[in-house]
Amino acid sequence: MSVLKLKNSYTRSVEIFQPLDPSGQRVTMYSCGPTVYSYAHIGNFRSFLMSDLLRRVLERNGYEVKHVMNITDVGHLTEDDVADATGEDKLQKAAREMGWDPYRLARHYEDAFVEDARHLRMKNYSGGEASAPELHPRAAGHVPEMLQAIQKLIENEYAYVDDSGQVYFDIAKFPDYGKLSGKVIDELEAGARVAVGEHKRDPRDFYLWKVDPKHLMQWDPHSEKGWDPADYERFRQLLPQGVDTRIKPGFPGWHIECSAMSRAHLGALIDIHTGGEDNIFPHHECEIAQSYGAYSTHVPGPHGAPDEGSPRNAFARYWVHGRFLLVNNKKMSKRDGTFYTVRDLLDPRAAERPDLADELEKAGFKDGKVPANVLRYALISNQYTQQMNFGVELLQQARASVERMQTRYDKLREAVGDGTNPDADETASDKVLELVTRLEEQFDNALNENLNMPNALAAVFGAINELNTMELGAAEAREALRLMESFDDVLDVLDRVARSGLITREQVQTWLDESTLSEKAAHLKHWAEAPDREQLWEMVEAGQLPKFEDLAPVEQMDGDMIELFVAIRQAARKAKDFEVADGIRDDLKIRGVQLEDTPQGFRWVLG
RNA sequence: GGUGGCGUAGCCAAGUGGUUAGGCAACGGAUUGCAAAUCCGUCACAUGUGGGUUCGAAUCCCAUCGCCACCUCCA
Repeated sequence: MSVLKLKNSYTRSVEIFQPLDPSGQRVTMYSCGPTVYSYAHIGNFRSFLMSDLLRRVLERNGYEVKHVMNITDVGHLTEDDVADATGEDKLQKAAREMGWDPYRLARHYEDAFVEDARHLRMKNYSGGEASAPELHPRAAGHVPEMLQAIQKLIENEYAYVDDSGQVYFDIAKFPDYGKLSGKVIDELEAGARVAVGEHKRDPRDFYLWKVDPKHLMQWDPHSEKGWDPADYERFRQLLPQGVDTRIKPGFPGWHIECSAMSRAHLGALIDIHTGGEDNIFPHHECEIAQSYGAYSTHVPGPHGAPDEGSPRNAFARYWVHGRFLLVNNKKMSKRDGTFYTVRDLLDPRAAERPDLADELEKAGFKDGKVPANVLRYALISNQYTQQMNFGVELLQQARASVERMQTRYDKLREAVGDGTNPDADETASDKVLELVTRLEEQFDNALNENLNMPNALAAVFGAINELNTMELGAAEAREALRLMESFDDVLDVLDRVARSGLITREQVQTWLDESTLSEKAAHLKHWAEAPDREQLWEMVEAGQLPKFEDLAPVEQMDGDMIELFVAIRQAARKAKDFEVADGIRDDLKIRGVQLEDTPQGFRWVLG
């Protein structure tokens, strides 16, 4: 297997990935998660899914990955898009507008985020990891760690306290500030904002601790006031001597949370830090400055080369940033109606977006809903280093691609059978074994080449194309199925439960011979109501068959029910009553069962 | 204005000096009672535009147009 390479934003080049862990086994990864003041949009999730993809690819390379993604629930100000954060806390603003308590608001949107993340099959939020709190830490629950970092920064003289009891990072002490983003913010330009940060030594200095009496989330660094009791207890343990007495009650700045939480859960020096491209400046730039100032973390040079004494890439060794998702080639905008949350797409009518639902329905999405696996596929289908232009057409293409994979997968599953087929234990032909090896390697090589998903998908569809032209025995199907599942370990878009089956022509013939179904086909146009399968059978026997439109009580089609209708339909076909036969097929489709006639028999697929 | 990135067939998107990845859509054919699925073929001698280097350029150089993002400015 090839070696994994990643584009490191810090060096602006594609580098061979090598973990810090001396045994080469463990990898630590931190991803900037959502600020929970509204429902996450698909642009957020493109970035989150990029980290999910990276994590899966790391695991595929044999690494044991500890992946932390935080929840920002305090301190992210509305004007954090400039380095010297000003403005109102985004959470507090949303809470004020909704008339909610900010803590309640944060929890509401966090729950919604986790729900979305599960729908989109993010590994960090499913299975056992969902219940591991250290993997999804909340900022408001880490104020002790943040104050500890702030205190360190003051002691190390990387930060100072102003007259009002606020704490700033002293940018003059960190000459590498700007190296990640490549920004050279000269004082003259930044000087325009000096009036705002009146107590700053340098206009580029940014808040570590902010004092604002109007803010609803407040912590007193010198008493238990404002604290959750358990957090306060931990605060006392972490800082038995307390913090600088000049610091006044307030709340933490946004940037410090990631430095503090990643250190708390992953250590002071981590392998990979991910985020959206908008995080590069100022957020990640500030994190580097803080982490270095507080913990003096030098990153060994690329690939273990000796550090030249400069902090260089302090804090994280590889910086991986996903580029933006655009709509109509522009950033999403509520004003232009190009803003989509995940839930808008998964269920537009529930999200009160009827126009969107209509548009999607017109594009062939049932009930106007985009299936979550289709959305996942769409959001991961191009390379993260490229901007993605999102739209309904992309979703349609994603759906077609997922269906092509799913169809092949279902058929392979059928061919393998339920495990009782002794042929499945035989060794597959060299031709199939060669195919599986070759395409899995092509897939892995593509992903290892800086997560080149288009090339990885070329391997997937190449495999499907080749398999489609082959007649596979059970053992060969087993190998091919394994290949598809291997692809899907990364993609995670398939429905892996059995959802299709084949009823052979012989079986149907037997039923028709043993009963009088073929005679009864003549009565098909006179069906009456039939609430369940037993009654259906009775009616078939009695020659009183139900009309499909009256079958509303039969909501869940089970295997027996499908067999019955297949038999009835085959009787109709034999009687050349195609109107009835096609009617049965159409009605089954409405009920979520697709019927296909094949040379082997009658194939059904639950949709 | 500064910085970075991008323009590849109807659409999405690989490829970064030398046998046109892949997907989607459309169309034709095979198969089918009709479908579905699948196969074969077409659209496809595509690379924003104009120059240059080269035996050879999507790939390198220069110019130019357009788009995007970040910073700045303005609201």
